[in-house]
Parts: sequence; C-alpha cells; structure tokens
Amino acid sequence: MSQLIQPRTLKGFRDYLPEAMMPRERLIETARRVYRSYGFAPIDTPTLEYLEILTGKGSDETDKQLYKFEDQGGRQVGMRFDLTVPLARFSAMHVPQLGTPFKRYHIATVWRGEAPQAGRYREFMQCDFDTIGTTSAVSDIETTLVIHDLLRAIGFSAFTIRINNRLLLTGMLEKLDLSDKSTLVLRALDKLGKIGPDKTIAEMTEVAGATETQAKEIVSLAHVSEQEGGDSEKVLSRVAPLVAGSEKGEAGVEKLRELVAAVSAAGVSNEFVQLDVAIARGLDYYTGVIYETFLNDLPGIGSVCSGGRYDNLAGLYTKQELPGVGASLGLDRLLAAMEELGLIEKVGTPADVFLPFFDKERLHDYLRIAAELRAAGLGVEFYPEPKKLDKQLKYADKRGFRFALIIGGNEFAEGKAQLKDLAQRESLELRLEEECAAIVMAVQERR
RNA sequence: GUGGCUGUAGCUCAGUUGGUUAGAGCGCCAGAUUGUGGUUCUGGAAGUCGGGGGUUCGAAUCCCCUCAGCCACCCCA
Repeated sequence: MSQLIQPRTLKGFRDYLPEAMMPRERLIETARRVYRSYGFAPIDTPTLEYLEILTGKGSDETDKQLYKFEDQGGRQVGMRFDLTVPLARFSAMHVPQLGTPFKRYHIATVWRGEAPQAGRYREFMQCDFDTIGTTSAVSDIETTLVIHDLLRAIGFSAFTIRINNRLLLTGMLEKLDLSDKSTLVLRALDKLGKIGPDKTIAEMTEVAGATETQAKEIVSLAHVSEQEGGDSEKVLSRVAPLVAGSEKGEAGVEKLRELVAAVSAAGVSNEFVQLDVAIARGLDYYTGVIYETFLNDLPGIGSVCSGGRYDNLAGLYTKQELPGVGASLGLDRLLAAMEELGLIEKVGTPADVFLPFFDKERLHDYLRIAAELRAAGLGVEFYPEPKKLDKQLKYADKRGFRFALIIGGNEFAEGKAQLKDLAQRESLELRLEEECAAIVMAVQERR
C-alpha cells in the first residue's frame, strides 16, 4: 500500500480549468489583435535570465520577490519578474540590428514571490507593448490610444485612463527643493487616493523627510484633479502656476496639454481620459508620461493597465541610449475583476456543435459528417460512446454547447438531420445531402 | 516578510458547554422513460473534518506547529 501524495498547488500558483482558460485565451487574442493593429510585433524571451541581468537595479524588493536558484551548471539564475527588464536586455542585444523605432509586444508569464491577494498571484501573465528608440510625442499618444482600444475591445465601456507626467512632478519637487527625496515623496504621493491627504502628509514628513509645508503643498497640487473632476483643461490651468519657473514642470504641463488634445482628436471620448496629478507610480525609471487605468465599477482592484515613458531603458546593459514608452495589461488582475463583475460567461467547450453518437452502426457516417463540418470551419465534438440520447444531451448542456446535431436511424433513413439549438430549445430539420452548408449557415447566423 | 480572519462531501454551508455510526441543499451516478437536455419522483456513491503533533476516558470542537485562501501592512517591475 503506497501512501498517496496530496495533490496541491503552491501558494499563489493556480490551475486553470477550461471555463477559466477560455476567457483567458480570448483576452490574449484580443490584446494581440489590438497591438498588431498598431504595428507592434511579437517577441519572446527566456523564462530564466542570468541573475545579474535581473538584479541589475539592485533594490531590496527585487531580491525579496525574485525566484532564484543555481542551475545544474552552477550558474546563478532567476525567473523573470516582469517583461521590462527582459526587454531592456533584449534591446541592448538586438535593437542595433532591428533599428528604431522598434515596436514590440510581449505576452508572457512572470513570477514574483509576493504575498498573494485577490487579483495578485505569484505566477501571472503580463501583456506588454512598448515603442523603443523614439522620444516622439506621437508614441505617447499612440500608447494612450492602444490602452483605450484594448479595453474597448475587451468589452469595457466604463474605465478611466489616468495620466500624469513625471516632468510635472519633478518640476514641482525642484521648486520645493525636494529633488533628493523624490522617490520616497512620490511613493507617498501615489497613495493619496487610497489613504487620504492626512496620512499622505504624515508619510511624507515622517518617512520621506519633507517638511509639513512642503508636504501640504504637494498634496494640494495633487488635489487639483479631484476638485476639477478630471477636466483636463481646468486641471492644467490650475497646475501651471504652481510649477511656473521650473523648466521641467512647464514642459510637463505642455506635454500633457498636447497629449490630451491629440488623443481627443484621434476620437477618444474624454470620459475615458483624466489628468491626475496624484498618480506617480513607484518606479524610478519613468521620466515622462505615466499611465494607470482603473475600472469605474471596480476601482479597488487597482490599475489594470499601467505604464509610462522612460529615457533610458537599457542603460545597465548598453551605452546606447534607448528612450521609449509603453504599458502593460495585467491580464490576471483584469480577469479577476471581470469575474467579480460577472462579465465572464461560463462555457465549458470551445466547439460549436455537439454530435451525439446515436446509432452505433453509423460510426463511419458520423466521422465523415464531423470531418466535413470541421473542414467548413465549425468546431465539432463527437461523443465517444453510444449512450442514451438523454445522457448525451445532458452532457452537451452541461458543457455549454449551443448546438446539437442529431442524426439517428430515422434521420439516416429519411435523409435528414436535426439541428437542435440547445439554448433556444428548438430544432431545425435539414436535408442530409446538403447538411454541411446548411448547418454551417444555420450555426453561423445564430452564433 | 508581519498581523487579523478562515479551512467540514465536487460546490455552498450546518454541527449545541469536547460525548456514540459527522448532516443538509445543490451537483454527481443509476432508474422511472432502450429517440431528445434546464422540471418531477425514487434509489445510490461520495468526507484522512486542510495536514502533523499534543491535552483528554473521549477532539470537527481545546492547545501548538504547518499548508492554503481572504483582508490589512509592505510593495506592485
């Protein structure tokens, strides 16, 4: 008697059942389609990288969250924890041959050993797109448009792309003489929406080392967006005086104004785009526009698509300066949100048509009919056992099939077929000789 | 990594101050109905009470450890 091994998955790692995997694949296909429609090309990189590639930035958090080990050849290796660092390494190696601007998308799994929570896992998928090698405002604009198109294509009609520009924040910090504390101050600022002004000020003074006056000044600047309800023009006209005199701050205002106007001219309703001076993003490397995208019906889950512009992507790996801009769709977080919002249709089959194994003398006919339908572009599942029809239909129902194609002895004798619409509970009678075309048409017009 | 809450059948949960063979609904399987799925009726299978250790005559129940989930902190590349 051998002891059974308890089947289980690691903390933060999950199995995906068919009904979870199908919407997941659909989402990936949508992202792929939208990226490609702007000319972004697919790339992939290895799961494992030399540890020094991944730890180049050397922050403690990286170390804590990184999955790392020694391989069989004694090399120190790590699993990628995002797609940006691999892109940086990739760019240092290949962009000279590829030329710029280089537009790529990368849809792949990443790993972080952080504490899992709803919508946060240790293994999850990111769908990044970036434009490397240009500082053009056009790329900032296109990035915004891609985020918009992506969420629309997925089916959302209520979301907000929050936009800010690091130059604006940098200018403000310069004016307040806080440039040396920028990381901690911005990290505190980023929490404003979540913890409120008082705690934000407290963190800025206690953790980041700002004075109370400085902290209040920053928070009041950040508050502008909230007060103006995201009206871009009003926000900019309120903010401009606060950064006047700072070269970077003024440039930030100007860039935001240009971006908002262009995005609107490209046909994006301004209900989807909001200037928000409070978003900062913790990442040190952003230097220009920054994006966060929230679902209006579920803001608490956090940003589902974030990104921004950076001056020097691959500075750790090459002397060539590679500016760029891009964003990342958090696929698993988005799926968790859709699940919670009831937007995920539970279907257990990818096929269109269920073909019961009805008359066991007719196996060859069933196989031929299924083959013809597949050749015509339909997915067909043939039941493997000649069980009772009600069992087979029950199975089809449970799996979520839309159609059943019933052909038994009577149908064969009369040269007919019965196409049953399982959702509508109604049957269509078709002539067997021309079944293929008729079935395809009937299925397609009802799909 | 730190703290709080939770873990009983495939799912959602009940289980009295520790007391005998741990229950329900849904689902599943079979039959009523050997050619028609969401209803109904009948019958059936299914539980190491997350795992390990301890206290006790006796533990799903109390204690410790551990694993997992959720929440908060932390951080979100």
